[in-house]
Amino acid sequence: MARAGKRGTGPRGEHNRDEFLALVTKAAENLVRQEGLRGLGMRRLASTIGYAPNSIYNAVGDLDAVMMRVNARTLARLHAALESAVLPDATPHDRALALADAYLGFVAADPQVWSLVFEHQIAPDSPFPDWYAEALGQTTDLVARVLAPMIPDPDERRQAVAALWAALHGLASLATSRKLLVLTPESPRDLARLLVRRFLEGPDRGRPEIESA
Amino acid sequence: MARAGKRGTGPRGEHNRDEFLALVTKAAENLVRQEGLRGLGMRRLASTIGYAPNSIYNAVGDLDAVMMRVNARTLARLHAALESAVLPDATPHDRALALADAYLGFVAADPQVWSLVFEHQIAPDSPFPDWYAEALGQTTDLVARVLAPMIPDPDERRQAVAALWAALHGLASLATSRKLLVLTPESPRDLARLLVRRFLEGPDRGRPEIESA
DNA sequence: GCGCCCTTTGAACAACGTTCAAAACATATC
DNA sequence: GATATGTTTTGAACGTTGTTCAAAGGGCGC
Repeated sequence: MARAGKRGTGPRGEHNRDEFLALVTKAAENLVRQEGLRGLGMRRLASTIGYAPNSIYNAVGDLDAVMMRVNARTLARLHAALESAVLPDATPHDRALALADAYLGFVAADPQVWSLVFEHQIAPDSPFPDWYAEALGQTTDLVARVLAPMIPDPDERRQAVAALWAALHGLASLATSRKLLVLTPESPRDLARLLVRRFLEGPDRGRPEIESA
Repeated sequence: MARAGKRGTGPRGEHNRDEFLALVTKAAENLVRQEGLRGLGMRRLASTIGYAPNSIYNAVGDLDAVMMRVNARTLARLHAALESAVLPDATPHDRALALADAYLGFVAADPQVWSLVFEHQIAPDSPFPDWYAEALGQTTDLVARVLAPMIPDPDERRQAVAALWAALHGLASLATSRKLLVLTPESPRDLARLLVRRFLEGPDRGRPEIESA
């Protein structure tokens, strides 16, 4: 269907196919960034890039496909942000805290675009997008590597990664929807640090000046 | 505006105003339960109760108002479920685990309706619905009372309630969207127990037969 | 009976996602 | 250069949505 440049092909405008895909994805991302999920409409998206809606249908697909592309980009950006936050010469505990900090920092910097990853739920019959599981797996592998020195058992570590990941997700979700402020004035980063610290070290090690180990 | 029965008022059908509100709310809840947020439309809702859409606009308001009423009911049901799950003669630790279990059980029994509470985000300018903060506060107060024997400091306890609440929310959210199964095969209840146990007792008390208090 | 007020509704409006069929264009072949 | 081929682009249309307008319908006090 969408083979590039074999026979009588050729874009009329100034964009080839890949450029057009990037153009659509970035424009959609900006719409979501400014006005959230509700602000992303097919006609609006088409008009902001100066094309007719049908051009997007032909090159990308329907609105679901557009959101998928935005979400794929978001997960890749998140992975890069987390990767650059792990300093190799820090203690495992500090690296875990840095990871949580970087995650919540990413969400705080781009709440609407991040929310789209979770707000946009796919049809309940489709099994799962391959790229989504893969992108998620890359990121959770990163977390697992950071937690490995502290939780040697692989099964326990996998459960810990899932539990902490879900906890961070809940913190970020409630924070972006302003439902966390109803409960406590602390920042989600402080709460994440509390959560990670108590999960990894227990309730007793609150003040670190008792023992320095 | 909506004063009841002073002068020439009187419902034509077989429902007075409060009955009509309950009728609309329950019908909307059932639509969400069967087909999720996308299944709740004004015209469909009106047709399932045998009224014209305008009757709902006059009595309840627009679709946002309808969802608010469904969400208020959901939070009240959740509060009741949690309250009945706290056994008075259990240890504080067991009561905390029972609370987490009841929360995730409630979500698992009614995932679509529960999701509506978080999927439906209100306009970013409105401060916050009063009843929402109040309903949330009632429930978190319940959690705080259960945690009180284990975390005596009020500040620390408030942070712990918020963090654990967010963690449970994330677990439930990822579970209902089937994003948790990508990470681990364990049930969200098992992960919640792991999370709560490690948060309250630390990583060392994994096997309780070492010390018995 | 009349008049008031609330309830209920049919019709209409604007916007939406999506599809159809035709026009516009770039390239390959003659 | 002319023609055919296949892709890109689009104008117009369809069906549906949330919401509003103005009118119809009916209970209650006078």
